[in-house]
Amino acid sequence: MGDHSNWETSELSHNNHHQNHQVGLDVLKFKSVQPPSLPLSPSPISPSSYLNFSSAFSPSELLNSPLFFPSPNIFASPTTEALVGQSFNWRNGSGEEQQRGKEDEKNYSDFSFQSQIQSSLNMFQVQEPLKKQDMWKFNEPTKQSDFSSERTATKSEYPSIQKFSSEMAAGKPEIQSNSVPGSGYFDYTSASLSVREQKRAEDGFNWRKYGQKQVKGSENPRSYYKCTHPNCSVKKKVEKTLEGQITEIVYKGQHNHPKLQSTRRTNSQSINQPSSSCTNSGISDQSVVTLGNPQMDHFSIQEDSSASVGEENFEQTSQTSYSGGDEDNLGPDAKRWKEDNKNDGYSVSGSRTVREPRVVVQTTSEIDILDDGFRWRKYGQKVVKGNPNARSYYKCTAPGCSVRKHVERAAHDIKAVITTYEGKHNHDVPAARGSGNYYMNRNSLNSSIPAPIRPSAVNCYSNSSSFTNSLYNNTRHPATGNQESCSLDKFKNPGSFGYSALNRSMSSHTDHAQYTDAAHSKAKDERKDDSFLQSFLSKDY
DNA sequence: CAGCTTTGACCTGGC
DNA sequence: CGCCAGGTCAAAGCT
Repeated sequence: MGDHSNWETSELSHNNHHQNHQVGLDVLKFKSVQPPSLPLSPSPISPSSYLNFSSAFSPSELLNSPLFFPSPNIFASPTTEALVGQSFNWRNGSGEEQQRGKEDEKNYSDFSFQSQIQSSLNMFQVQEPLKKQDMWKFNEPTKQSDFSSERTATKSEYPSIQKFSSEMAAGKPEIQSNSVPGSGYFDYTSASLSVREQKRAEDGFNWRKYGQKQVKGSENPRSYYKCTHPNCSVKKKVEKTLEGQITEIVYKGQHNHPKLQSTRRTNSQSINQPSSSCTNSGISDQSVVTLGNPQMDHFSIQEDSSASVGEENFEQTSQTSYSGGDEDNLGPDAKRWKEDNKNDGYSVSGSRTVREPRVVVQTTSEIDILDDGFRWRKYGQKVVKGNPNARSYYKCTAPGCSVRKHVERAAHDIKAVITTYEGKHNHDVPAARGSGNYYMNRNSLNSSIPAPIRPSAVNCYSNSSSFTNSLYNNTRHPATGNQESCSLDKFKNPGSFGYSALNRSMSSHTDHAQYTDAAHSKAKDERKDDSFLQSFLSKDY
Protein backbone atom coordinates (compact mmCIF):
# COMPACT_ATOMS: atom_id res chain seq x y z
CA MET A 1 0.00 0.00 0.00
CA GLY A 2 1.20 3.35 -0.50
CA ASP A 3 2.33 4.58 2.68
CA HIS A 4 1.82 8.09 1.88
CA SER A 5 0.99 8.44 5.40
CA ASN A 6 4.22 9.07 6.97
CA TRP A 7 6.04 11.15 4.61
CA GLU A 8 6.35 14.61 5.59
CA THR A 9 4.40 16.68 3.30
CA SER A 10 6.71 18.22 0.94
CA GLU A 11 6.34 21.62 -0.31
CA LEU A 12 5.81 20.72 -3.79
CA SER A 13 2.39 21.31 -4.93
CA HIS A 14 1.14 18.70 -7.14
CA ASN A 15 -1.45 19.52 -9.59
CA ASN A 16 -3.55 16.56 -9.87
CA HIS A 17 -5.17 17.37 -13.04
CA HIS A 18 -5.41 15.29 -16.05
CA GLN A 19 -1.87 14.52 -16.43
CA ASN A 20 -1.96 10.90 -16.85
CA HIS A 21 -0.76 10.99 -20.31
CA GLN A 22 1.62 13.59 -19.51
CA VAL A 23 3.11 11.36 -17.03
CA GLY A 24 3.71 8.75 -19.55
CA LEU A 25 5.45 11.18 -21.71
CA ASP A 26 7.49 12.36 -18.92
CA VAL A 27 8.56 8.96 -18.13
CA LEU A 28 9.75 8.41 -21.56
CA LYS A 29 11.45 11.61 -21.55
CA PHE A 30 13.06 10.83 -18.35
CA LYS A 31 14.28 7.58 -19.51
CA SER A 32 15.81 9.09 -22.47
CA VAL A 33 17.78 11.37 -20.42
CA GLN A 34 20.91 10.01 -19.13
CA PRO A 35 22.18 11.56 -16.08
CA PRO A 36 25.17 13.47 -16.97
CA SER A 37 28.08 11.43 -16.19
CA LEU A 38 29.82 14.51 -15.35
CA PRO A 39 27.40 16.89 -13.97
CA LEU A 40 29.99 19.34 -13.47
CA SER A 41 30.38 19.73 -17.05
CA PRO A 42 30.39 23.30 -17.89
CA SER A 43 32.49 23.60 -15.03
CA PRO A 44 31.50 26.69 -13.41
CA ILE A 45 34.83 26.79 -12.08
CA SER A 46 37.57 27.31 -14.36
CA PRO A 47 40.42 25.00 -14.36
CA SER A 48 42.26 27.66 -12.74
CA SER A 49 40.19 27.28 -9.76
CA TYR A 50 42.36 26.07 -7.17
CA LEU A 51 39.94 24.50 -5.03
CA ASN A 52 41.51 21.33 -4.46
CA PHE A 53 39.67 18.50 -3.06
CA SER A 54 41.71 16.19 -4.84
CA SER A 55 40.67 12.72 -5.02
CA ALA A 56 38.58 12.50 -2.07
CA PHE A 57 36.36 15.35 -1.98
CA SER A 58 32.95 14.21 -2.66
CA PRO A 59 30.51 16.89 -2.50
CA SER A 60 28.31 14.47 -3.99
CA GLU A 61 27.75 12.66 -0.98
CA LEU A 62 26.72 15.74 0.51
CA LEU A 63 23.44 15.78 -1.00
CA ASN A 64 22.16 12.63 0.23
CA SER A 65 22.34 13.48 3.67
CA PRO A 66 19.32 13.81 5.70
CA LEU A 67 18.94 17.40 5.41
CA PHE A 68 19.82 18.36 2.05
CA PHE A 69 18.94 21.88 2.03
CA PRO A 70 18.80 23.63 -1.16
CA SER A 71 18.29 27.02 -0.08
CA PRO A 72 20.52 29.77 -0.91
CA ASN A 73 22.32 28.78 2.00
CA ILE A 74 24.56 26.20 2.45
CA PHE A 75 24.65 22.83 2.04
CA ALA A 76 25.54 20.75 4.73
CA SER A 77 27.08 17.68 3.84
CA PRO A 78 27.56 14.84 5.99
CA THR A 79 30.24 13.61 4.04
CA THR A 80 33.08 12.54 5.83
CA GLU A 81 34.65 10.92 3.11
CA ALA A 82 34.37 13.88 1.13
CA LEU A 83 36.66 15.53 3.35
CA VAL A 84 38.55 12.75 4.59
CA GLY A 85 41.60 11.13 3.60
CA GLN A 86 42.56 11.97 0.22
CA SER A 87 40.78 15.10 0.26
CA PHE A 88 44.03 16.69 -0.02
CA ASN A 89 47.19 15.74 -1.41
CA TRP A 90 49.23 15.46 1.54
CA ARG A 91 51.88 13.95 -0.38
CA ASN A 92 53.49 14.93 -3.44
CA GLY A 93 52.83 12.79 -6.30
CA SER A 94 49.35 12.25 -7.38
CA GLY A 95 50.09 8.68 -8.01
CA GLU A 96 50.27 8.06 -4.40
CA GLU A 97 47.04 9.55 -3.53
CA GLN A 98 44.79 6.68 -3.88
CA GLN A 99 47.11 4.41 -2.22
CA ARG A 100 47.43 6.98 0.31
CA GLY A 101 43.91 6.81 1.31
CA LYS A 102 44.14 3.20 1.98
CA GLU A 103 47.27 3.55 3.82
CA ASP A 104 45.79 6.14 5.95
CA GLU A 105 43.10 3.86 6.90
CA LYS A 106 45.33 1.15 7.88
CA ASN A 107 48.07 3.10 9.28
CA TYR A 108 46.41 5.81 11.02
CA SER A 109 48.55 5.12 13.86
CA ASP A 110 51.41 5.91 11.77
CA PHE A 111 52.47 9.34 12.31
CA SER A 112 53.93 9.61 8.97
CA PHE A 113 52.21 11.96 6.82
CA GLN A 114 53.35 14.66 4.71
CA SER A 115 51.50 17.65 4.81
CA GLN A 116 51.39 19.45 1.79
CA ILE A 117 50.98 22.69 3.16
CA GLN A 118 50.30 24.15 0.07
CA SER A 119 50.06 27.60 -0.56
CA SER A 120 47.09 28.91 1.01
CA LEU A 121 47.12 31.51 -1.55
CA ASN A 122 46.17 29.02 -4.04
CA MET A 123 43.32 28.07 -2.01
CA PHE A 124 42.17 31.50 -1.77
CA GLN A 125 42.15 31.88 -5.39
CA VAL A 126 39.08 29.94 -5.46
CA GLN A 127 37.23 33.01 -4.84
CA GLU A 128 37.57 34.25 -8.27
CA PRO A 129 36.23 31.25 -9.95
CA LEU A 130 33.45 31.16 -7.58
CA LYS A 131 32.51 34.60 -8.37
CA LYS A 132 32.31 33.94 -11.98
CA GLN A 133 30.31 31.02 -11.47
CA ASP A 134 26.88 31.80 -10.76
CA MET A 135 25.67 29.53 -8.29
CA TRP A 136 27.32 27.01 -6.35
CA LYS A 137 25.26 25.97 -3.62
CA PHE A 138 25.43 22.92 -1.75
CA ASN A 139 22.63 22.34 0.46
CA GLU A 140 22.75 19.33 2.24
CA PRO A 141 20.87 17.81 4.91
CA THR A 142 22.87 18.46 7.78
CA LYS A 143 22.76 16.10 10.36
CA GLN A 144 19.76 15.79 12.29
CA SER A 145 20.13 15.28 15.79
CA ASP A 146 17.11 13.32 15.64
CA PHE A 147 15.41 11.64 12.88
CA SER A 148 12.20 12.13 14.44
CA SER A 149 10.02 9.91 12.58
CA GLU A 150 8.69 11.49 9.60
CA ARG A 151 10.54 14.38 8.85
CA THR A 152 12.58 16.49 6.86
CA ALA A 153 11.45 17.89 3.76
CA THR A 154 13.77 19.78 1.72
CA LYS A 155 13.03 21.61 -1.29
CA SER A 156 15.12 23.72 -3.35
CA GLU A 157 14.00 26.93 -4.59
CA TYR A 158 17.12 27.37 -6.42
CA PRO A 159 17.25 24.63 -8.84
CA SER A 160 19.82 26.35 -10.82
CA ILE A 161 22.35 25.85 -8.28
CA GLN A 162 21.57 22.36 -7.79
CA LYS A 163 23.07 21.03 -10.76
CA PHE A 164 26.37 21.32 -9.29
CA SER A 165 25.33 20.31 -5.94
CA SER A 166 23.41 17.36 -6.89
CA GLU A 167 25.98 16.21 -9.14
CA MET A 168 28.70 16.86 -6.88
CA ALA A 169 26.73 15.50 -4.17
CA ALA A 170 25.76 12.56 -6.03
CA GLY A 171 29.11 11.51 -6.84
CA LYS A 172 31.93 10.32 -5.10
CA PRO A 173 34.89 12.09 -6.05
CA GLU A 174 36.64 10.37 -8.62
CA ILE A 175 38.37 13.49 -8.88
CA GLN A 176 41.77 12.38 -9.45
CA SER A 177 43.98 15.14 -9.40
CA ASN A 178 44.41 16.26 -12.83
CA SER A 179 45.61 19.13 -11.13
CA VAL A 180 49.11 19.67 -10.47
CA PRO A 181 50.45 16.67 -8.86
CA GLY A 182 50.85 17.18 -5.31
CA SER A 183 49.06 20.36 -5.47
CA GLY A 184 46.05 20.75 -3.50
CA TYR A 185 44.09 22.04 -6.32
CA PHE A 186 40.83 20.66 -7.03
CA ASP A 187 40.16 20.76 -10.60
CA TYR A 188 36.50 20.73 -11.02
CA THR A 189 36.71 20.52 -14.66
CA SER A 190 38.46 17.33 -14.37
CA ALA A 191 36.23 16.01 -11.76
CA SER A 192 34.53 13.15 -13.21
CA LEU A 193 31.85 11.44 -11.35
CA SER A 194 30.42 8.31 -12.60
CA VAL A 195 26.73 8.05 -12.58
CA ARG A 196 26.90 5.30 -10.19
CA GLU A 197 29.14 7.09 -7.92
CA GLN A 198 26.88 9.97 -8.02
CA LYS A 199 24.11 7.89 -6.78
CA ARG A 200 25.89 7.07 -3.72
CA ALA A 201 24.44 8.96 -1.01
CA GLU A 202 27.14 9.51 1.39
CA ASP A 203 25.39 11.07 4.18
CA GLY A 204 26.71 8.44 6.33
CA PHE A 205 23.96 6.08 5.62
CA ASN A 206 23.49 3.65 2.91
CA TRP A 207 20.46 3.87 0.81
CA ARG A 208 18.91 1.59 -1.65
CA LYS A 209 16.69 2.87 -4.26
CA TYR A 210 13.53 0.93 -4.44
CA GLY A 211 11.44 2.92 -6.69
CA GLN A 212 11.05 5.86 -8.87
CA LYS A 213 7.99 7.62 -9.83
CA GLN A 214 6.92 10.46 -11.90
CA VAL A 215 4.84 12.68 -9.78
CA LYS A 216 2.03 14.80 -10.83
CA GLY A 217 2.62 18.40 -11.26
CA SER A 218 6.27 17.96 -11.60
CA GLU A 219 8.39 16.87 -14.40
CA ASN A 220 10.92 15.74 -11.96
CA PRO A 221 11.03 12.10 -11.19
CA ARG A 222 10.94 11.12 -7.61
CA SER A 223 13.12 8.39 -6.35
CA TYR A 224 12.52 6.37 -3.26
CA TYR A 225 15.27 5.13 -1.09
CA LYS A 226 15.45 2.96 1.93
CA CYS A 227 18.17 2.79 4.43
CA THR A 228 19.96 -0.43 3.86
CA HIS A 229 20.79 -0.95 7.43
CA PRO A 230 19.03 -3.97 8.82
CA ASN A 231 16.01 -3.11 10.81
CA CYS A 232 16.22 0.46 9.87
CA SER A 233 13.16 1.65 8.15
CA VAL A 234 14.21 5.09 7.29
CA LYS A 235 13.31 6.15 3.85
CA LYS A 236 13.84 9.13 1.83
CA LYS A 237 12.50 10.33 -1.39
CA VAL A 238 14.43 12.50 -3.64
CA GLU A 239 13.10 14.51 -6.41
CA LYS A 240 15.45 15.55 -9.08
CA THR A 241 15.19 17.42 -12.23
CA LEU A 242 15.86 15.65 -15.42
CA GLU A 243 19.27 17.02 -15.27
CA GLY A 244 19.91 15.47 -12.01
CA GLN A 245 19.47 18.45 -9.86
CA ILE A 246 17.93 17.66 -6.61
CA THR A 247 14.92 19.67 -5.93
CA GLU A 248 13.60 17.96 -2.94
CA ILE A 249 14.52 15.45 -0.39
CA VAL A 250 12.21 14.17 2.19
CA TYR A 251 13.23 11.88 4.94
CA LYS A 252 10.99 9.62 6.76
CA GLY A 253 11.72 7.77 9.87
CA GLN A 254 14.48 7.66 12.26
CA HIS A 255 17.66 5.76 11.98
CA ASN A 256 18.06 3.31 14.74
CA HIS A 257 21.69 3.00 14.18
CA PRO A 258 24.65 5.16 13.86
CA LYS A 259 25.75 6.19 10.55
CA LEU A 260 29.08 5.25 9.34
CA GLN A 261 28.16 1.89 8.37
CA SER A 262 28.46 0.98 4.91
CA THR A 263 27.86 -2.15 3.06
CA ARG A 264 29.02 -0.59 -0.03
CA ARG A 265 31.72 -2.03 -1.93
CA THR A 266 33.47 1.05 -2.87
CA ASN A 267 35.47 2.87 -0.42
CA SER A 268 32.68 2.50 1.92
CA GLN A 269 35.04 1.71 4.59
CA SER A 270 37.40 4.39 4.01
CA ILE A 271 34.57 6.66 3.64
CA ASN A 272 32.28 5.74 6.33
CA GLN A 273 34.30 3.80 8.60
CA PRO A 274 35.78 5.77 11.26
CA SER A 275 39.01 4.68 12.49
CA SER A 276 38.92 2.29 15.25
CA SER A 277 39.74 4.90 17.66
CA CYS A 278 37.07 7.12 16.43
CA THR A 279 34.13 4.92 16.35
CA ASN A 280 32.55 6.48 19.20
CA SER A 281 29.61 8.63 19.00
CA GLY A 282 30.21 12.03 17.98
CA ILE A 283 32.03 11.02 15.00
CA SER A 284 30.28 12.27 12.18
CA ASP A 285 31.01 11.80 8.69
CA GLN A 286 28.90 14.51 7.62
CA SER A 287 30.28 17.60 6.33
CA VAL A 288 28.76 20.64 5.15
CA VAL A 289 29.90 21.92 1.95
CA THR A 290 28.70 25.18 0.95
CA LEU A 291 29.38 26.95 -2.13
CA GLY A 292 27.83 30.24 -2.05
CA ASN A 293 26.18 31.80 -4.88
CA PRO A 294 27.79 34.78 -6.38
CA GLN A 295 26.27 37.06 -3.95
CA MET A 296 27.16 35.03 -1.16
CA ASP A 297 30.66 34.45 -1.96
CA HIS A 298 30.40 31.62 0.25
CA PHE A 299 32.03 28.39 0.28
CA SER A 300 32.29 26.29 3.23
CA ILE A 301 32.76 22.79 4.07
CA GLN A 302 31.81 21.92 7.43
CA GLU A 303 31.26 18.87 9.16
CA ASP A 304 28.06 17.76 10.32
CA SER A 305 27.60 15.23 12.85
CA SER A 306 25.82 12.10 12.37
CA ALA A 307 22.18 12.05 12.71
CA SER A 308 22.13 9.17 14.98
CA VAL A 309 25.07 9.56 17.10
CA GLY A 310 26.51 12.08 19.28
CA GLU A 311 23.94 14.59 18.53
CA GLU A 312 23.42 15.27 22.04
CA ASN A 313 26.66 16.94 21.83
CA PHE A 314 25.26 19.55 19.71
CA GLU A 315 22.98 22.26 20.27
CA GLN A 316 21.41 22.85 17.05
CA THR A 317 20.64 26.27 16.14
CA SER A 318 18.60 25.38 13.22
CA GLN A 319 20.21 28.24 11.71
CA THR A 320 20.94 28.10 8.18
CA SER A 321 24.19 29.58 7.46
CA TYR A 322 23.46 32.08 4.92
CA SER A 323 26.28 33.87 3.57
CA GLY A 324 25.81 37.34 2.51
CA GLY A 325 22.16 37.36 2.98
CA ASP A 326 19.53 37.32 5.51
CA GLU A 327 17.26 34.55 5.92
CA ASP A 328 14.72 36.95 4.85
CA ASN A 329 15.98 36.33 1.48
CA LEU A 330 14.88 32.86 1.68
CA GLY A 331 11.82 31.83 0.03
CA PRO A 332 8.86 30.96 2.06
CA ASP A 333 9.47 27.36 1.57
CA ALA A 334 12.91 27.59 2.75
CA LYS A 335 11.79 29.44 5.76
CA ARG A 336 9.15 26.99 6.48
CA TRP A 337 11.58 24.25 6.09
CA LYS A 338 13.80 25.94 8.41
CA GLU A 339 11.10 26.23 10.90
CA ASP A 340 10.26 22.66 10.50
CA ASN A 341 13.73 21.71 11.18
CA LYS A 342 13.80 23.86 14.14
CA ASN A 343 10.84 22.17 15.53
CA ASP A 344 12.14 18.84 14.79
CA GLY A 345 15.57 19.26 15.93
CA TYR A 346 16.73 19.08 12.45
CA SER A 347 19.21 21.54 11.53
CA VAL A 348 19.21 23.26 8.32
CA SER A 349 22.45 22.90 6.70
CA GLY A 350 24.40 24.52 8.89
CA SER A 351 25.43 26.35 11.61
CA ARG A 352 24.97 24.93 14.82
CA THR A 353 26.26 25.62 18.15
CA VAL A 354 28.47 23.28 19.85
CA ARG A 355 29.53 23.13 23.30
CA GLU A 356 33.09 23.33 22.66
CA PRO A 357 33.60 25.46 19.73
CA ARG A 358 37.10 25.94 18.95
CA VAL A 359 38.57 27.54 16.05
CA VAL A 360 42.01 28.09 14.98
CA VAL A 361 43.32 31.00 13.19
CA GLN A 362 45.72 30.40 10.51
CA THR A 363 46.88 32.20 7.56
CA THR A 364 49.33 31.38 5.02
CA SER A 365 52.06 33.36 6.32
CA GLU A 366 50.85 33.73 9.74
CA ILE A 367 49.54 31.08 11.90
CA ASP A 368 48.10 31.51 15.20
CA ILE A 369 48.97 28.74 17.34
CA LEU A 370 46.20 28.03 19.60
CA ASP A 371 45.60 25.49 22.11
CA ASP A 372 42.84 23.10 21.55
CA GLY A 373 41.52 23.06 24.99
CA PHE A 374 42.97 19.77 25.91
CA ARG A 375 45.97 19.17 27.96
CA TRP A 376 48.92 17.53 26.50
CA ARG A 377 52.04 16.05 27.75
CA LYS A 378 54.98 16.02 25.56
CA TYR A 379 56.46 12.63 25.28
CA GLY A 380 58.74 12.83 22.44
CA GLN A 381 60.22 14.76 19.68
CA LYS A 382 62.01 13.91 16.60
CA VAL A 383 62.94 15.07 13.24
CA VAL A 384 61.14 13.23 10.59
CA LYS A 385 62.15 12.68 7.12
CA GLY A 386 61.42 15.42 4.78
CA ASN A 387 61.15 18.04 7.36
CA PRO A 388 64.04 19.55 9.12
CA ASN A 389 61.74 20.86 11.73
CA ALA A 390 61.36 18.71 14.71
CA ARG A 391 58.07 17.16 15.37
CA SER A 392 57.13 17.05 19.02
CA TYR A 393 54.84 14.52 20.16
CA TYR A 394 52.15 15.04 22.69
CA LYS A 395 49.77 12.87 24.50
CA CYS A 396 46.55 13.85 26.11
CA THR A 397 46.94 13.96 29.81
CA ALA A 398 43.44 12.92 30.59
CA PRO A 399 43.25 9.58 32.33
CA GLY A 400 42.37 6.84 29.99
CA CYS A 401 42.61 9.02 27.00
CA SER A 402 45.06 7.89 24.47
CA VAL A 403 44.76 10.67 22.05
CA ARG A 404 48.00 11.90 20.77
CA LYS A 405 49.02 14.59 18.53
CA HIS A 406 52.14 15.62 16.94
CA VAL A 407 53.04 18.98 15.84
CA GLU A 408 55.57 20.20 13.45
CA ARG A 409 56.27 23.14 11.40
CA ALA A 410 56.01 22.82 7.73
CA ALA A 411 59.23 22.35 6.00
CA HIS A 412 58.47 24.96 3.47
CA ASP A 413 56.99 27.46 5.73
CA ILE A 414 58.13 27.67 9.20
CA LYS A 415 55.11 29.61 10.11
CA ALA A 416 52.88 26.87 9.07
CA VAL A 417 52.17 24.40 11.72
CA ILE A 418 50.96 20.99 11.06
CA THR A 419 49.17 19.21 13.75
CA THR A 420 48.07 15.70 13.47
CA TYR A 421 45.78 14.07 15.90
CA GLU A 422 45.54 10.47 16.53
CA GLY A 423 42.67 8.99 18.32
CA LYS A 424 39.63 10.42 19.83
CA HIS A 425 39.25 11.96 23.18
CA ASN A 426 37.07 9.97 25.46
CA HIS A 427 36.34 12.94 27.56
CA ASP A 428 35.29 16.44 27.31
CA VAL A 429 37.48 19.38 27.06
CA PRO A 430 38.92 19.96 30.42
CA ALA A 431 37.93 23.04 32.18
CA ALA A 432 39.72 25.76 30.53
CA ARG A 433 42.71 27.14 32.04
CA GLY A 434 41.57 30.11 33.85
CA SER A 435 38.18 30.98 32.72
CA GLY A 436 36.62 28.40 30.66
CA ASN A 437 37.05 27.52 27.16
CA TYR A 438 38.92 30.03 25.34
CA TYR A 439 37.39 29.23 22.09
CA MET A 440 34.04 29.16 23.49
CA ASN A 441 34.42 32.58 24.64
CA ARG A 442 35.69 33.65 21.43
CA ASN A 443 32.85 32.33 19.61
CA SER A 444 30.54 34.11 21.76
CA LEU A 445 32.11 37.29 20.87
CA ASN A 446 29.98 39.60 19.07
CA SER A 447 32.57 41.99 18.24
CA SER A 448 32.74 43.40 14.87
CA ILE A 449 35.79 41.44 14.36
CA PRO A 450 34.62 38.03 14.51
CA ALA A 451 37.28 36.44 16.24
CA PRO A 452 38.54 33.57 14.50
CA ILE A 453 37.93 33.62 10.94
CA ARG A 454 39.86 30.82 9.85
CA PRO A 455 40.60 30.54 6.31
CA SER A 456 40.38 26.95 6.54
CA ALA A 457 39.70 26.27 3.03
CA VAL A 458 39.23 22.69 3.19
CA ASN A 459 38.77 19.95 5.50
CA CYS A 460 41.41 17.53 5.46
CA TYR A 461 41.37 14.72 7.69
CA SER A 462 42.47 11.35 7.05
CA ASN A 463 40.31 8.41 7.24
CA SER A 464 42.23 7.31 10.07
CA SER A 465 42.17 8.52 13.48
CA SER A 466 44.97 10.70 12.67
CA PHE A 467 43.81 14.10 12.18
CA THR A 468 45.94 16.29 10.29
CA ASN A 469 45.94 19.92 10.22
CA SER A 470 47.62 21.71 7.60
CA LEU A 471 47.94 25.24 6.97
CA TYR A 472 44.41 25.26 6.13
CA ASN A 473 44.15 23.16 8.89
CA ASN A 474 41.27 21.02 8.85
CA THR A 475 40.78 18.64 11.44
CA ARG A 476 38.28 16.68 13.04
CA HIS A 477 38.17 17.42 16.55
CA PRO A 478 39.45 14.50 18.37
CA ALA A 479 36.88 14.91 20.96
CA THR A 480 33.90 15.19 18.83
CA GLY A 481 35.08 13.62 15.76
CA ASN A 482 33.59 16.47 14.03
CA GLN A 483 34.95 17.58 10.89
CA GLU A 484 35.92 20.99 10.30
CA SER A 485 34.10 23.38 8.33
CA CYS A 486 35.81 25.35 5.81
CA SER A 487 34.58 28.56 4.66
CA LEU A 488 35.80 30.01 1.56
CA ASP A 489 33.47 32.78 1.79
CA LYS A 490 36.14 34.46 3.58
CA PHE A 491 38.49 34.06 0.82
CA LYS A 492 36.27 34.93 -1.80
CA ASN A 493 35.94 38.49 -1.15
CA PRO A 494 38.18 40.19 1.12
CA GLY A 495 35.79 42.95 0.80
CA SER A 496 32.91 40.82 1.56
CA PHE A 497 34.57 39.72 4.58
CA GLY A 498 31.93 41.48 6.35
CA TYR A 499 30.93 40.92 9.77
CA SER A 500 27.83 39.08 9.04
CA ALA A 501 29.59 36.77 6.83
CA LEU A 502 32.19 36.21 9.33
CA ASN A 503 29.80 35.87 12.00
CA ARG A 504 27.88 33.32 10.19
CA SER A 505 30.93 31.68 9.26
CA MET A 506 31.87 31.49 12.75
CA SER A 507 28.69 30.09 13.82
CA SER A 508 28.94 27.53 11.22
CA HIS A 509 32.18 26.62 12.62
CA THR A 510 31.10 26.28 16.05
CA ASP A 511 30.84 22.65 16.04
CA HIS A 512 33.91 22.13 14.22
CA ALA A 513 36.92 22.20 16.17
CA GLN A 514 39.72 23.22 14.15
CA TYR A 515 42.83 23.41 15.79
CA THR A 516 46.32 23.71 15.02
CA ASP A 517 48.56 23.58 17.87
CA ALA A 518 51.95 24.74 17.82
CA ALA A 519 54.56 22.89 19.48
CA HIS A 520 55.65 24.63 22.53
CA SER A 521 53.04 27.14 22.22
CA LYS A 522 50.25 27.31 24.62
CA ALA A 523 49.55 30.85 25.07
CA LYS A 524 46.72 31.92 22.99
CA ASP A 525 46.16 35.47 22.71
CA GLU A 526 43.08 36.94 21.38
CA ARG A 527 45.14 39.53 19.86
CA LYS A 528 46.24 36.97 17.52
CA ASP A 529 42.84 36.77 16.19
CA ASP A 530 42.82 40.32 15.46
CA SER A 531 46.14 40.28 13.93
CA PHE A 532 45.16 37.37 11.96
CA LEU A 533 42.10 38.99 10.75
CA GLN A 534 43.90 42.06 9.88
CA SER A 535 46.59 40.40 8.07
CA PHE A 536 44.11 38.31 6.38
CA LEU A 537 41.96 41.12 5.34
CA SER A 538 44.86 43.06 4.19
CA LYS A 539 45.82 40.39 1.86
CA ASP A 540 45.00 40.95 -1.64
CA TYR A 541 43.88 37.79 -3.05
C1' DC B 1 28.40 -12.76 -7.33
C1' DA B 2 26.79 -9.33 -4.23
C1' DG B 3 24.79 -5.14 -4.13
C1' DC B 4 22.39 -1.73 -6.35
C1' DT B 5 19.45 0.48 -9.94
C1' DT B 6 15.81 0.36 -13.14
C1' DT B 7 11.20 0.09 -14.11
C1' DG B 8 6.62 -1.78 -14.98
C1' DA B 9 3.18 -3.64 -12.18
C1' DC B 10 0.75 -3.64 -8.15
C1' DC B 11 -1.23 -1.83 -3.83
C1' DT B 12 -3.60 1.48 -1.04
C1' DG B 13 -5.80 5.60 0.56
C1' DG B 14 -8.15 9.66 -0.77
C1' DC B 15 -11.54 11.86 -3.34
C1' DC C 1 -17.37 2.23 -6.18
C1' DG C 2 -14.12 3.69 -9.42
C1' DC C 3 -10.44 6.57 -10.53
C1' DC C 4 -6.20 8.61 -9.46
C1' DA C 5 -1.80 9.45 -7.54
C1' DG C 6 1.73 8.20 -4.66
C1' DG C 7 4.30 4.54 -2.69
C1' DT C 8 6.16 -0.15 -2.93
C1' DC C 9 7.39 -4.54 -4.94
C1' DA C 10 10.31 -7.37 -7.35
C1' DA C 11 12.32 -9.23 -11.51
C1' DA C 12 15.74 -8.01 -14.64
C1' DG C 13 19.77 -5.80 -15.62
C1' DC C 14 23.95 -3.41 -14.41
C1' DT C 15 28.44 -2.58 -12.12
